[in-house]
Amino acid sequence: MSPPLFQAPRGTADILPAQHRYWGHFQAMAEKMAVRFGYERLDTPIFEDARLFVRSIGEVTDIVEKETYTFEDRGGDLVTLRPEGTAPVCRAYLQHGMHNLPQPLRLFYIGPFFRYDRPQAGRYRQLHQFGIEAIGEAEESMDAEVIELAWLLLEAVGISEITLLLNSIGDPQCRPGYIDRLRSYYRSRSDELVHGDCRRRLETNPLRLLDCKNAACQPLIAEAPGSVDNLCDACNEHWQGLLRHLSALGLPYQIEKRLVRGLDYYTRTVFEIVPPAAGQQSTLVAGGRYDGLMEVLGGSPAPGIGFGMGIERVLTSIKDRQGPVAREPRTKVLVAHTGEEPKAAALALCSELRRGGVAAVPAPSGRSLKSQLRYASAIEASHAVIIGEDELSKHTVTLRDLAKSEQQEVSRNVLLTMLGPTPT
RNA sequence: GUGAGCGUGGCCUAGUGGUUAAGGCGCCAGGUUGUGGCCCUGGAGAUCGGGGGUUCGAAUCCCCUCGCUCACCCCA
Repeated sequence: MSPPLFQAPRGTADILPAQHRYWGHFQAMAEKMAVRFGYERLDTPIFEDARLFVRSIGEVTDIVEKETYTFEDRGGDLVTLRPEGTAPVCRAYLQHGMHNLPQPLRLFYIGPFFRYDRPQAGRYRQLHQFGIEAIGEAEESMDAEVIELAWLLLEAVGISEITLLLNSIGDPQCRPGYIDRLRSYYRSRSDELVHGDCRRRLETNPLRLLDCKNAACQPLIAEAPGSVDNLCDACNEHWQGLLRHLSALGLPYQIEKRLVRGLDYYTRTVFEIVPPAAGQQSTLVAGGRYDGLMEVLGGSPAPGIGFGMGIERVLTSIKDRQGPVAREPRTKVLVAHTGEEPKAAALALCSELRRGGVAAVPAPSGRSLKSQLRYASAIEASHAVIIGEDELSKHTVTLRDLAKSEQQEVSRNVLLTMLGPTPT
């Protein structure tokens, strides 16, 4: 390969046929679980008006400035490849007047998202998420439902020993006070605050102080005030109610004060689900309540809660834990042929089988029958059909069951009924 | 944006200065006349990411560059 070959752009990956065993399995399970909980699918465009994310995420953050794919299109409009699912769903909710639909509205989506990050384990520039949004219900029972859906889906695809991390970051009523308390706590111990990043965070994004990985910061974090201990009455009621609901559902949780969201429209419940062997970027599910978002987007207020589930990370977890998902055995026919006329007949037969609903592939041309049957094994065909001059003149074919190593000569017109799915 | 590690045929790997870069997997073919999966034999396929340098001589040493990976930053 002397001239450099093209390769997939940094941070993207081809999903090869072998991978789709897992993908197909996950997507089917996700959709099934969503439907079971009464959610309906909503797909939004891959790109949006850049201002949607500027508005929802904020202009000053690294996120919008450096970590999105944002560009001017040929007509001069500034567009952004969607980095997350919640804002687009809310945009669609407002655009289509979905507040006129029966509330609460339960929606799910599945598809690609884009983040201009340096790739590392569990972090890609094109990633895929399954997510749900429940809009129009402020009660904590909805928080519990959303969490339960995520939990049951992960269990259903075979990921066990997961941990639910839970926190409440309050609302515009109580959060400012909490942040003040956190700040003054850190200022009171500023001599211990030796970590440069954290000195900066104290000014720019104090909640993130709690999430620092630097060893020097851990003693400070351990004694820092937690937001759940500084909630206003309404938020505390919501919080306590949520804990009761989770217990009633049998969902174990771990209260984690490090769990925060930096943006103002997030309210109250914040949660993540993490796998047992936690690497740095291993969070499988991240979600939370966003009662302030609709207003930020210029609509009338509507409460909402949802989560995004990282499909690549989930699939990594599945593969770490177990072998390949077994493929359903199904009929797949390789049609072998010897000679020119038999080949034409083989092609015709393939067409006939396909139209009858049976997967059929003609053998590669110009190969010995031995080689053709080797090919049949290699592509995991369940049957081989052999057409030669003999069969041609007799209007028959040889049907070989490759698993059983048995074959018989049958008339062409019964072939489809022998192979096809049993009529119900 | 910062830092570290790595880069040999499609995949995995051996080879750390000296004749035509070795092996496994995979791929293709053959093992007698129309028959698979195992096995055997053979074949195709890399100039060792790219460029420059050191040397009589480099995949093996040095520099630059590109790429990959991991971590930091950020985490919607």
